[in-house]
Amino acid sequence: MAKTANRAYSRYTREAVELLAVMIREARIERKLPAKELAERAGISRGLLQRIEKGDPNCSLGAVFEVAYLLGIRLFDSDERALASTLVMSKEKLSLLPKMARKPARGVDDDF
Amino acid sequence: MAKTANRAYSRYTREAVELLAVMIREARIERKLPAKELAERAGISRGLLQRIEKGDPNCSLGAVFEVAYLLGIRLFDSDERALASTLVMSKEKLSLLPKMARKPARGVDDDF
DNA sequence: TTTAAGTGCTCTATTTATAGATCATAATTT
DNA sequence: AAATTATGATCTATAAATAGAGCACTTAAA
Repeated sequence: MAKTANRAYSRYTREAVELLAVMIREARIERKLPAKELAERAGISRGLLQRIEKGDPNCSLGAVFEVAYLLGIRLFDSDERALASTLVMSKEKLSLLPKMARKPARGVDDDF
Repeated sequence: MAKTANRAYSRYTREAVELLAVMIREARIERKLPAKELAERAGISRGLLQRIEKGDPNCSLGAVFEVAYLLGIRLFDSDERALASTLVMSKEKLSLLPKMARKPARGVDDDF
């Protein structure tokens, strides 16, 4: 009852994942950092780093983000302070929204 | 011999993952899209979507990116055409770099 | 206020990701 | 050209992720 199997990703997703992979490999090579060493710093195996740099979408988000971070790649705010406050603001905004997503019966505002 | 275990993420990574999670939940609620429906569209289970919106770093990169994409969240270029060309350029740049990361013997250019 | 839908949790079976080791090959340095 | 390091690939055991279902509770619509 698991059948995770072959997922169908959108083209955007596929390219975004691959771009991130290429950016990572680029940054690593530019910094002359051997895969083995980067993997150790990130707390992952060399094999996993290899998959990440290959653009495997089945790698864990945390591992990929951590590797990117160690190489100086910032997906959101470039400094931690800014990211922290952005996060706080987003949480506040979220708290103001309704807690459930319910479609108003039928008729209007539906995304066909 | 797997012992994947508890990884230690940097603060930046933790916050980046959580921010993405909040952005996703925000976008979903704003669009009045029930979790069940979004999960179906993304080809994942409702349980996984729940973990994604909770900021679990152990979710697969592809699943998270796909959900974000479906909600209109673009981590890189906003339109697919731009992303595609960015990807091509990045690949070209990568092809010009040395293929291995080797540290020049000893002495200079080391990132301590 | 009633009612139905959405959500959050938990549990289990199963698939899949990951670590770790090894080996052959390729790419740099010297 | 020789030496050495980095990489890519493969294999195995194990841990972890995921699907799917069920259930109580909450929320918002009517």
